[in-house]
Amino acid sequence: MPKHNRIANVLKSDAIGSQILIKGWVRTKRGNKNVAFIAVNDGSTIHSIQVVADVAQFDEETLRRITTGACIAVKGTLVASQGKEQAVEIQAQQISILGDADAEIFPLQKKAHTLEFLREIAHLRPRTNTFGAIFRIRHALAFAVHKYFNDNGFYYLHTPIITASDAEGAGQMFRVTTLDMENPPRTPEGTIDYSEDFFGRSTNLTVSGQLEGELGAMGLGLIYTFGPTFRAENSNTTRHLAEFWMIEPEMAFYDIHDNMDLAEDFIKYLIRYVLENCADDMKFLDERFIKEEQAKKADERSEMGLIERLQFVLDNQFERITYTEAIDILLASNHHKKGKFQFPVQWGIDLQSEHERYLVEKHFKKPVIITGYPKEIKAFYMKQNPDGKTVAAMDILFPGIGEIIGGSQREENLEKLTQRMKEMHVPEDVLWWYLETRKFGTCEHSGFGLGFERMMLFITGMGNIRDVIPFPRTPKNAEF
RNA sequence: UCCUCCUUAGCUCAGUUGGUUAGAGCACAUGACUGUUAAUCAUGGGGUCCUAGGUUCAAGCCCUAGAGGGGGAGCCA
Repeated sequence: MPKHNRIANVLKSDAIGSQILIKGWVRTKRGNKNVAFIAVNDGSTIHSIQVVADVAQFDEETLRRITTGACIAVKGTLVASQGKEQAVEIQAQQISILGDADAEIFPLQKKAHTLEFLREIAHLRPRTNTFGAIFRIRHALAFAVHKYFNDNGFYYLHTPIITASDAEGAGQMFRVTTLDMENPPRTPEGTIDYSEDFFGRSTNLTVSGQLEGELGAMGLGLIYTFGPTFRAENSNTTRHLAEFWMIEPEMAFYDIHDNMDLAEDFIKYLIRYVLENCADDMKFLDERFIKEEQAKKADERSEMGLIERLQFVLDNQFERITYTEAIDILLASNHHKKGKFQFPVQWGIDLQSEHERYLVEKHFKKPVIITGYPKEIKAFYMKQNPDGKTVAAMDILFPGIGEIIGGSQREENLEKLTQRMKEMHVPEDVLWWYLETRKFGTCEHSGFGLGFERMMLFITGMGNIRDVIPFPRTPKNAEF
């Protein structure tokens, strides 16, 4: 292990007078002809440490090369700060330049940049306060996901990234092939002959690990997946990525109510974990959030601060209603009576963003779980309710984000499942292995999918999903 | 994919009715300043006005097409 000190530890230290060595990137330098103050950050914390250099003790050339963005190593003594903004600082004895950053061309300046600009220089984003905080929180959140499931007896199941089943209908897929695109082999009918492809068949990047997850649950009992997922939809929104991370637990012997209980407990655990373990970064984002909100018009402004809103979610039960009740609430609303919904409300429609927003943000003002959707608008594998019209689906809707979780109890009855597949034109032959779980030792089971980046949006208060993943993949954008 | 807005200095933006030499703040450079807090003060350099056509005596400004970006919608997580 290297011998230098991480700044997070140095700032917590009370070992005044001790010798330390830090390495990091310069945020700002200021001062006068006698003394220079250098703020250095090494990514271990949102806080930079102040390095104090007596100008007379250092050669001019070294001090000149200490510019915003430069990487330096500092040897010095930890001292109590004379300034008010920090408890301790480093009185420098030796400074070496590890890497220059020409101030004329280094894009990051000691001033605020727009998120749009930083997206164009995503390779340098991790050096900013905001993205440092976001990526540290992203780590903590991912760790919390594993900890929660591990502590609750779930097994982490690695489902494949490359799949042959394009049957689920979760979205457009990215094709995976090693065929010569210029001159692919052809069948006698003239179509591309995928039997000559690497896997001897057509393959794609996964759109969901759920079906394979069910296979795991039907033997291990409780499993979860957590990995990248790919959708080739031409979606250009603040909530969609072509490559995103999804968490999909699958539980044998869980019905739809157990499923909801788990989802709510899980989400609250994640929020609590980040609030407890990322206090500094959350405080920074909370202040940032408040500034952003003040720039908005009064009627679009959030009523709560970021941390306040997270605490509110922790302190309140998610509202649980059926699809039918949701439609009744919408039909009874003044919003509907005044004709303010762009999409008309009636039983059977898929709820539009405006409807979900009304329920979550205007009516209940807290997270809402909707169950019992019409079977026509949901996937083939969802358990059919006795009414013959609805399925045991559940969507969890969050303010500002919309659907954060989609899940269901799965149809465990082979006949009902294959019947539904026929109706929805899902090919049974390619999913033969999935059907065998119902053929041999079938049982009640449930699961859901949580969009990791959507959870990140809610926790960080960021407005654009491209800003909560280090290297966003969106239509026409894969630069970094 | 659809709707809508935007593109002028490194960044964030002004730019009047189409008029002659293109503006600010910040950043950067130089200087001043005895401990600063994205320091402060002074001075200075810095422009393919997104691209290609068009209208006009004259285009940053008007028209057409394209590219890139933001926001909203759809699809969804």
